[in-house]
Amino acid sequence: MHRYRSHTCGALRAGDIGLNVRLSGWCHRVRDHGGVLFIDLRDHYGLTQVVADPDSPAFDVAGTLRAEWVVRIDGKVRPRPEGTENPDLPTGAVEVYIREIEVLGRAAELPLPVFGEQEYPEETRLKYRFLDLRRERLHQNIMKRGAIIDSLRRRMKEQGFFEFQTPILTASSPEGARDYLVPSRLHPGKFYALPQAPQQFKQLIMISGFDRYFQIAPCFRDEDARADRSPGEFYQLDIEMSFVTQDDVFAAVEPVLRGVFEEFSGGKPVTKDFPRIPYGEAIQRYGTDKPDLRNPIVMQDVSEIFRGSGFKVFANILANSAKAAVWAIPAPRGGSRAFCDRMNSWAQGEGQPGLGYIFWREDEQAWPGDFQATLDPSDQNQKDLRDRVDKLAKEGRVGQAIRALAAGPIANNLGPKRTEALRAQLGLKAGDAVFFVASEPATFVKFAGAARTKIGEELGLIAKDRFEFCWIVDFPMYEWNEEEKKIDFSHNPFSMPNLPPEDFLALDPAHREKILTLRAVQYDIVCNGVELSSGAIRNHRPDVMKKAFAIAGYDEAVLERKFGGMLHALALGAPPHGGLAPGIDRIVMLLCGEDNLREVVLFPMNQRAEDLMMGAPSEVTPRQLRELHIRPSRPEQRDLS
RNA sequence: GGGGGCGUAGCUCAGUUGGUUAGAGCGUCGGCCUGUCACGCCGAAGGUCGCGGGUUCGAGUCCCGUCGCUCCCGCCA
Repeated sequence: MHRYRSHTCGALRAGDIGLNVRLSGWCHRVRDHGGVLFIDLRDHYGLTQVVADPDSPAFDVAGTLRAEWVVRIDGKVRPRPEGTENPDLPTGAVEVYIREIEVLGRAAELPLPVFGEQEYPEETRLKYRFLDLRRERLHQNIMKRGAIIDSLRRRMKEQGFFEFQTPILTASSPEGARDYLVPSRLHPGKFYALPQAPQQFKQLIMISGFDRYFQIAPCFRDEDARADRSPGEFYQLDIEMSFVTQDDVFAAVEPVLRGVFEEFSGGKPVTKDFPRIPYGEAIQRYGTDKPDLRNPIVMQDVSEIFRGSGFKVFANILANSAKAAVWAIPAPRGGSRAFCDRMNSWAQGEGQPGLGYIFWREDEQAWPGDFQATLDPSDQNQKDLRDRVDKLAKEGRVGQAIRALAAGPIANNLGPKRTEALRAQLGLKAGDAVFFVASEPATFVKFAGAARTKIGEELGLIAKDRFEFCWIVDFPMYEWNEEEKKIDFSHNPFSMPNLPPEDFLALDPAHREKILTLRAVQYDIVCNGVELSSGAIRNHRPDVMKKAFAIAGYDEAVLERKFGGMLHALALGAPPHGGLAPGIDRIVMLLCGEDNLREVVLFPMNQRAEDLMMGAPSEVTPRQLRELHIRPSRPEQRDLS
């Protein structure tokens, strides 16, 4: 018999009854009834109940076992007595009667119990990550992560992609995030950098003629964490393809993501054809470039209804700035004073002056003729309203009907005609509400998007239990940097402008208005409001590249110094190419139903980029520092006396 | 770097208007218990109420500062 086990703890079934077996595992739970003692023995594969009673030679030893001790037990598989089977356990029909116990590893009192679902502080969980990882949920998440990565690899290979490895020690890149630096021993004063992404390498792989690249690529960025952004390091499914248009990239990647989501979503529906939403439209409709399409709320520009209206606050805003607009955020079923006031308070908590609203309540009063005249028999949105009026009339409630009575100070000042036009445009009905934001959109878009999300959540409009994908396309190439009064790259400087090269080369860098309307062939994948990926068709022409950087204020010498290697490569026969890089951690997070990356990463760092288990970052010896030609200069302690 | 929330037993949390000796459940330890599987019953240990200062006859409770955790902003394609 094997030194440690003949079976795993998830293996035994009724068919194994009578076998002499050997199991090894952790004491998950001990239930001591005095005369009979049950231990749930756990390993990676499952749980098996092992039993000892006073007739067992191991009874005394069994009584000394404690939670999470690692033991080997020998014994005979026997059926559980009738009525005591556990249908929740795959091994629940049987148990092992213990003949012998060997303690393989004792455990001191646990700082974090493995058994049970109790919440534990993040700090404890991270410090004792190996205990946390024994727990069912994390253990399963990590296994699922592995299965997802297997599936991604398989699907990529099936599409003709080949996996490459790129350097971990590379050069600091001037754009993008803060680099992690590694001092060079051989070159005093010089540093390697860990790659923020293998961006330049994957482009060079295309230029090297390999055609279809992918990698489960570690990426390192020294930026502050968020719940959906690990500090320090994370993984991307990095992809690049040669001789492709945007459509080709979408056609290659969409089935991979849809397939892997369908495989691991647990039956939740996944978008069949990812809609393509231009960046500008996403901002206007959803207030963000990563919209959660499970939320049905779509914002609309209703400036024309307010322009010159009796609601002077908005009318004046519109009159005072040509850029100003009024956007409406519809709130189906939000038509109550209580809800609208709650949203208003929320907005104030967000630092806004408030959140204007109109809501339409149902009111059993005489039907005013002038209002009735505004109803449109062909408007499907008004159908239920008309039906209710008809029904009341048939019930003989003469002179009574339900009307939608617009309420709130905005409606009073706006007047019935404009209010009704608004209701019609937004397709709202009695019992609904609408909220407004008014100013120059650039200043309120972010808040409007947050309000849309908040309203959707509060009203239960968000269809959980599904995965709603979309592509966001046509990102702006440049943006205006107000602080430095200059034009900046909006995203990746390597993206191809969405303009014929000749037209782009002919651009006048001083023509700011024109340049700020330029789009790049750049795209994101968004799922349920989470940005999964960013990508682009790359700029493979040195002349266009030089021009693109010139517009952003980099002269050729700077470009040469920063991206010289890349530029030379492009000048020696570069194929048109493009790709993207979906975030693996975020994909796994969505598929595990978690809302924090730390729940799907084996050994994550905390928010301050510390590994509490390994004690990273740590001090190093003076000798190590000397070899690296490094002398720390710590910030001086502030004297608070 | 900035803002919000939180900080009471190992864990989750309660703690009244500022008032006697700070509680419960879970966990741990001990005892009892022959069919449990969140076993049950009895008992015990376990507290600088994050830390420092202030107000007060009296502070877990009020005020100020500070530290830690967390979420967000900045930052991050």
